[in-house]
Amino acid sequence: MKLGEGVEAAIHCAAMLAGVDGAATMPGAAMAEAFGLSPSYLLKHLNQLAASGVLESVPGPAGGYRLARPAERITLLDIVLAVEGREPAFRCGEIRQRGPVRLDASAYVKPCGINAAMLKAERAYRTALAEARLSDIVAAYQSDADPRSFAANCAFVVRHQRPQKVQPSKSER
Amino acid sequence: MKLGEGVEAAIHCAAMLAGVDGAATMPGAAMAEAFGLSPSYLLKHLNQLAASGVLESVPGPAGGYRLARPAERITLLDIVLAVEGREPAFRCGEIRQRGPVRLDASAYVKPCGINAAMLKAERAYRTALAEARLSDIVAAYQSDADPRSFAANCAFVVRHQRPQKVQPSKSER
DNA sequence: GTTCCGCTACTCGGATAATTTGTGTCCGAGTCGCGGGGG
DNA sequence: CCCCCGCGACTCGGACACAAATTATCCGAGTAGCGGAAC
Repeated sequence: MKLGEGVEAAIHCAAMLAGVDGAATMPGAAMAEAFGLSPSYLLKHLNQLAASGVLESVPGPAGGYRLARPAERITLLDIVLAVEGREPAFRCGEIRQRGPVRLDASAYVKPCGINAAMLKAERAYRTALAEARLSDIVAAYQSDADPRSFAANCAFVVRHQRPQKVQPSKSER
Repeated sequence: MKLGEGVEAAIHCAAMLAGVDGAATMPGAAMAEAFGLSPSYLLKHLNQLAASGVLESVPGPAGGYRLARPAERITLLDIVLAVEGREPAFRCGEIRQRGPVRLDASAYVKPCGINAAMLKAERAYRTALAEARLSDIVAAYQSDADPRSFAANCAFVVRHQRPQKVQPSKSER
């Protein structure tokens, strides 16, 4: 019951990427510098996000990362699942039928009630995460946080984002 | 985002202990045998449950484990927290203020919005777990599962439980 | 026959290794931008 | 002066070590029950 440290970095990076304009990209090294993390390691997590379709990666000197879809359609659940894996946290090993008393297989057709209860709780967790859109996070940050912090972050984004010269039509991708 | 394997064993053991009568106890070795687990390792988790006040342990030849309070007052959350630890799964490392731009500390008085969202989701998770009482699990098992499985489990409990000769008054403990 | 004592066996409890997962780092493939040369 | 080509540098991507946590195991402390001896 412990989330990896990379989840926090991934969410912060996604929130920062929500501030770049249109098709512009931001290098992973810049975000690593912004949060004081190892660039090589952050790439690993950003890569996971790209593999899950949350981010898009552009190679080359003007390359970097960008959101694959509008921030309104990205939830915290997407990010957490991309980094931590899609499988449920609780895995039922069916230890109830591992004992020395080997009952017939027909006695275990019903699913394990413990597994059902744990999965139900996890479903509540994921639902709460799915209700938190990335745009909400950014909006709350903009309204609640200190104006200096927000301005500094915006300046950092403007300073490091790389506009894309060629813009392939978005609907074609 | 992955729960330890011992959580499943702990819940199954607690459900089994719910079937023992009154002050009687059940050795950890018997439960390990029932689920095909390492006795020495299961003891570790049962010990964690005892340290958290979910179980009581009795040493000696007629010793073993027993529920510390009625099954109606034990929730899955108690068990999960005892085994996995009480700290939240998501730990905010405050990486937002780790970058090279050192703003004044007064700019970070407001809590991190990302942390708040993650903690809110985890609160939903724990609430769902807290609503699942151990007695509910047992009742669902008794009514839904195959009668043969339930009978086998009851027989196992009766076979391995060790009644306590001397019964210290419950209110005194 | 009854009582006391010592012993054995069984229990939990904590300290100690092995393995898997997560963390951190490194080097290679690919691609765009820039500079030089030619037309 | 304009266009084409080659080079360099910067990016992501995957393969490779290191550390920590989880998993698994062993041995020791403690206690109830039982058998034997003394009274």
